[in-house]
Amino acid sequence: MSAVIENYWVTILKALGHPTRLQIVMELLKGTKCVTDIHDLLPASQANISQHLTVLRNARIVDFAQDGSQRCYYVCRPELVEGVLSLLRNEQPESRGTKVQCCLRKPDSEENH
Amino acid sequence: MSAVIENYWVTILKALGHPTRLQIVMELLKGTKCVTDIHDLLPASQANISQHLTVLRNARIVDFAQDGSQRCYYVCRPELVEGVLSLLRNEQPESRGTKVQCCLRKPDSEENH
DNA sequence: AAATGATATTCGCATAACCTAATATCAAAG
DNA sequence: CTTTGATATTAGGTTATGCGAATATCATTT
Repeated sequence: MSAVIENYWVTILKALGHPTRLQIVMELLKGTKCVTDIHDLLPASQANISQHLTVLRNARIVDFAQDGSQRCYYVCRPELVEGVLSLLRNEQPESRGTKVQCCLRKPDSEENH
Repeated sequence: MSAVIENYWVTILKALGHPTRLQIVMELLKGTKCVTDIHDLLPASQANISQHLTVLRNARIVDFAQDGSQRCYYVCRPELVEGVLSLLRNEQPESRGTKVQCCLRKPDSEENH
């Protein structure tokens, strides 16, 4: 897997890995909104929301359409974002997940470091 | 959506949003590995890999089974991680994503801030 | 051409994340 | 019970991130 592509994945994951940005994206999935709309919905300053939108834009998660003086933001990779969210919805923090038997380390892995 | 759960999602996304940790997880998906195995595969120090494994463990993405003096790490939420990776594989960084028409902001949204 | 509304940018600071070097644990083998 | 191999932890320094305050842009209205 090329490092360029992997870096892009990391950029996406990092962009989604912030409470405010995740909320923005979840709101945008419900429908296109301008910055003021988002500002009305979330407990953050206008400047801060604008900053987070820039991060999301750089990760190519959102894009906007200009409409006079306002910018209508939307999720431009809805399958990706909805997919990730629906996977997350299946996970409970308390659950321990799958238990797995131990690996048997092969004694021939002797590359030195 | 409860803030507790959302914080957990953010923890997961943040944990995956680092190049070394993403690589660790991708290696572990191929099979359970102990720390030395991972160290042999990735260009990072033993201490650093151990630190990243702690982050992944706190996010409940990986767990380990003790086997004598070594710890066999594995992905304990394989459906989640594989799901996310397969969604990411569908995305190219160059693609512009879906274009969307502008929102029409309703003039009645007048809650003050 | 002001004034206004919507949004972006810049600066400065506080905090968090990351990494290396050094050290500590701890189980298995001598 | 000392040594060794495997792993974890701590400390300290560096860089990155997040955020508020102030300011800048830019389109629209007056």
